[in-house]
Amino acid sequence: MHEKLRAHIEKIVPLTDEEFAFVSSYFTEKHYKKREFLIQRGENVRYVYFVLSGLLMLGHNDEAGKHHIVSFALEDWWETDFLAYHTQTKATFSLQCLEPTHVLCLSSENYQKLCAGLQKMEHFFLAKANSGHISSQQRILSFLTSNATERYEQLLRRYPALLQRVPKTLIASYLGVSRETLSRLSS
Amino acid sequence: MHEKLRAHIEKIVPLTDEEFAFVSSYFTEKHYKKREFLIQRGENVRYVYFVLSGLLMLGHNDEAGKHHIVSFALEDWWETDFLAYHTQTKATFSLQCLEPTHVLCLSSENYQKLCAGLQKMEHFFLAKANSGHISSQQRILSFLTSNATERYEQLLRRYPALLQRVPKTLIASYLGVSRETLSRLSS
DNA sequence: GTGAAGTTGTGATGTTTGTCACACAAAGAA
DNA sequence: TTCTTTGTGTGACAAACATCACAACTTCAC
Repeated sequence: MHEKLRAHIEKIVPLTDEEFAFVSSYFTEKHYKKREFLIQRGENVRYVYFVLSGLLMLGHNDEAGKHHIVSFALEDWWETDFLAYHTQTKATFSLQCLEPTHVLCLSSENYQKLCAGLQKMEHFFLAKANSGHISSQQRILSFLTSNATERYEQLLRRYPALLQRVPKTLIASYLGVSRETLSRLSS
Repeated sequence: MHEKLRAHIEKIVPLTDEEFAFVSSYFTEKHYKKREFLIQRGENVRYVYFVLSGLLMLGHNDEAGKHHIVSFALEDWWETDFLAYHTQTKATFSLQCLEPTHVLCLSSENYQKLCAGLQKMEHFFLAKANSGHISSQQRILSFLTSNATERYEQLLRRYPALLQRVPKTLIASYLGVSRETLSRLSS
């Protein structure tokens, strides 16, 4: 069951069959349809989601009604509103499906129990949190150093498949430019 | 010794005297002068630094020779080039003193040993990594949703003391605008 | 104290990007 | 099918911001 999760975890820490059975018991499985919300602003955030297949976007609506995308979540990604999840506060982000999506759900109580019960998993989540922090810093750097064209090229290089999977309007929301400007980027 | 570090860790996990002595033994202490570099681009990154007093900036120089500031590190902050530190690669960021700065240094070998030897510390670093990830996402969001004036106001609200301590040129490098534009921001 | 380096403000001007408007094509529902 | 929604490109114009140039002031090393 969920060999994909096991392979993903074992990239960082090896697990025995018993250990993986223990880990696995904390997760629940769920399917979402295109456009369905996993998290909506203002709600409690019970779960962090591991994406088995499909595609999610983590976004935020500003006062002017514009939607901004903080992150896309592809296969093998962990995604949630981390602030709300870890501090038991209401969501400020939304998490929505761009495709039919198959996820594993881990509640914050189970996250605590899993970390306390198996140090390997705390180690695993530490590695994940560190790499999440690092990627966010890279994205900050790209806002500081690059214009719209360069940020678009960086996105293309890093996730070439994404362009075939999401409308350009959403790519623009992720890059921080208007869809018209994105449509006019030459290169 | 280093009661400041102890108080900082104990905001998240309580420690016995023996445990803190154990933790403490992994750190070395160092003083840096204003303008000195703790990390320079291209070098190996041996340490993560805990700031006891003073002020650091984590930055990056682009091809055009411009300097961009990813983060300021005040008292009680942990800072390093996390990518280079965790993956044993060469630094792409620089870390430099803006004031005379007193730090505790933790090598990556000692970081591993500390986490392996005391689960509380792995738990502590997990909490820190999560909050680092969360703040970086907030900063990404502010680039997506806010213009220069708004980002400046957010910085003022969050770190009001910073303006008295760093030249505006550096504030501009952090906000991602030219120093002239910053100087003209009305509010 | 003196010169050099760093800091800050401001005008003039050009570039990048956003906004509004419109047209048209593609995809999905009844 | 037909209708509606969604996605995309492009022109015209306005706003935000960068760049260059210059002046004045402060800080600091010698």
